[in-house]
Amino acid sequence: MNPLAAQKRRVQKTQFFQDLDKLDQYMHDDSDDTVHTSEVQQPSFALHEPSRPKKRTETFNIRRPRTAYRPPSTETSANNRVNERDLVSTKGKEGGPASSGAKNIQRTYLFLHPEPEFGPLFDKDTSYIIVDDKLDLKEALKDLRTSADVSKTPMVRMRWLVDCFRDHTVHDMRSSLFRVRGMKDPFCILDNEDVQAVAPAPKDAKSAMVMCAFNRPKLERPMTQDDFAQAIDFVQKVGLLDYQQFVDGESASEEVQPGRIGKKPESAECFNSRLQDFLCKEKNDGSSTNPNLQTMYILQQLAIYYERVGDKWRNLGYRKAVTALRYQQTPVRTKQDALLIRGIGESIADKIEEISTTGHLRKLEMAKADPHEQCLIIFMGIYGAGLKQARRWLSQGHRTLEGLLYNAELTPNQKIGVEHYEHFQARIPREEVRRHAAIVGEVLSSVDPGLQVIIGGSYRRGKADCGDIDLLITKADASLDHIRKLMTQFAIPELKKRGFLKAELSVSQSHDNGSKWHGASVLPNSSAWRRLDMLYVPWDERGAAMIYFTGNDIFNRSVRLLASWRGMRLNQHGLYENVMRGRGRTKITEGKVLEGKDEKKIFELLGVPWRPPEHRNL
DNA sequence: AGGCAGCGCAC
DNA sequence: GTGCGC
DNA sequence: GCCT
Repeated sequence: MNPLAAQKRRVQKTQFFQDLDKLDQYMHDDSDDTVHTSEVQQPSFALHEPSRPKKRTETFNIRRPRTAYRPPSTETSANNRVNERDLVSTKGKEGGPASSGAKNIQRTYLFLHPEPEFGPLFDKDTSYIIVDDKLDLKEALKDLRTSADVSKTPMVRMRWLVDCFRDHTVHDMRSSLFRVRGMKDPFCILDNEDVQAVAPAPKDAKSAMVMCAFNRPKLERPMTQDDFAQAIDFVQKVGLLDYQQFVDGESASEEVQPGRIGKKPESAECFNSRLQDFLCKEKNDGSSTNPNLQTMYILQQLAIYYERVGDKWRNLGYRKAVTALRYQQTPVRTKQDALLIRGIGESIADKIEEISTTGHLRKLEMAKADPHEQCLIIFMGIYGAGLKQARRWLSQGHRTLEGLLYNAELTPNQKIGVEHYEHFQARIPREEVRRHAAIVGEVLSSVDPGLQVIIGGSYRRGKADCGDIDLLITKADASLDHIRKLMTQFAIPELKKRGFLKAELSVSQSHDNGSKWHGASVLPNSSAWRRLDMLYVPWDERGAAMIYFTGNDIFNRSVRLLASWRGMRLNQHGLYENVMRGRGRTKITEGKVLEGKDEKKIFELLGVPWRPPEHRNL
């Protein structure tokens, strides 16, 4: 069998649709978008790399529409089912923040955020001024630094754009929800303490649609990265977040406060009433809005539920279903309708019907109310415990972490996981990550000045806080053996001696070809144990390892997927071509290494425009 | 019925 | 080989 | 969960 064809087929099955969409849009940005251009309601991004990538505040264009729902290269369209692409491309209503119905309308968004490194550029082509939630009008105007008349350009909160993208509709920018602090409507300019309207709202702001009745979480942190990447990041994240967390006022990846073990989330009743609120605010004027929001919402809850209980495949299935629904332009109410959509099968079709007839899903409500569920979540948060172990403990009657500690059989790692549960759950401030790395770096250079420490993970992606500390250890022209030897024989013992490394959770033995150290570290005069991962990387693989260790997850999967479209294979060791697999998926040949050293070159060979780490928060 | 990435480590 | 983490 |  032609390996390329086999690869391709595999790719089709993989179909991490939403991931692909995102990546595809990044990667094919400069491609001709006429073929798949259609009046897609989904306002898709056509995001241009800023010409000066280091600039934080940047205008960029959002034009629409351009959505190939799946990358054209994977299309065989051998099925005769109506799939989401067909539905999407049939016809569309106007929609999207840049909406005016015409194709390829260009809108320029000027983003203002709290830490502008360069003055934002306002000019006559600026269509909207998007203001970070943390800024008020005064501050925004200060940042604008222009003497031009901005009164005719609407100014709205970031949230407006986010909601528009999320809901595929043009929200009324005059809504108080989207109002910049200190403004009365998008066209108001501060006049001393007074506020006065200067211009009428433009036409495309008129389709009023106020659907968000609850508080959005704040941005996870101030916008310290390029706004362009930040906007995408945020928009996409919002699309995936659990609404419940909005309601609770928590952001998903925000710090988990210690001492909340066993505390239940808000009750289902409250959640439902909020949902009602949410839906009722929808204006019933037939204007464009996603007709399946409620269904999507509930299915999304289920996806998150399955993620929590560790059923990754069901999680995947539900996520795919939600994505598929997002592209529907009409309400999907019956099982038959639902079954026509690719990505939705028997089970989900049943649920869709139940949701649209009863308005809720019994399964979900039961799951939410189940105290076992709460325990399960806690237990699975223990390092070294997964779904199986959590269930086992549960069935043995354990209900609390203390109970586990005293009564359950724990592996050494699990014991550490329980004892340091709260610390391991806590987010680690960026600065602390740096300090951990500095200590490692100091010791390593005393062992061998050639050793290098590179901080990876979310730190390298510019996040304000991290879940753990990822360090990549390498040395110029060194082999893995050499580096491992230096580490296991000298560096690790020294770090332990200093009291920095507190525990070893998963450590490669010096004799084999292992390449990692997982454990816990603690700063001097601190009691907070942190999860520290070190990856030993031979010099020639540092590029691939950097990609792997920088992530994020979605980015990695997407890049790997792209590699397989191109008949290549990417892993932490390098980019390979001509990989052949025999029966049982055993590798016949590793394939030829195309590149491993140079991160940029790997991107290049894949035909992917280089993206700095901060732009990989998909 | 098997894939949905693939690998290294603990047990 | 299974479970887990990345 | 869904797809082949």
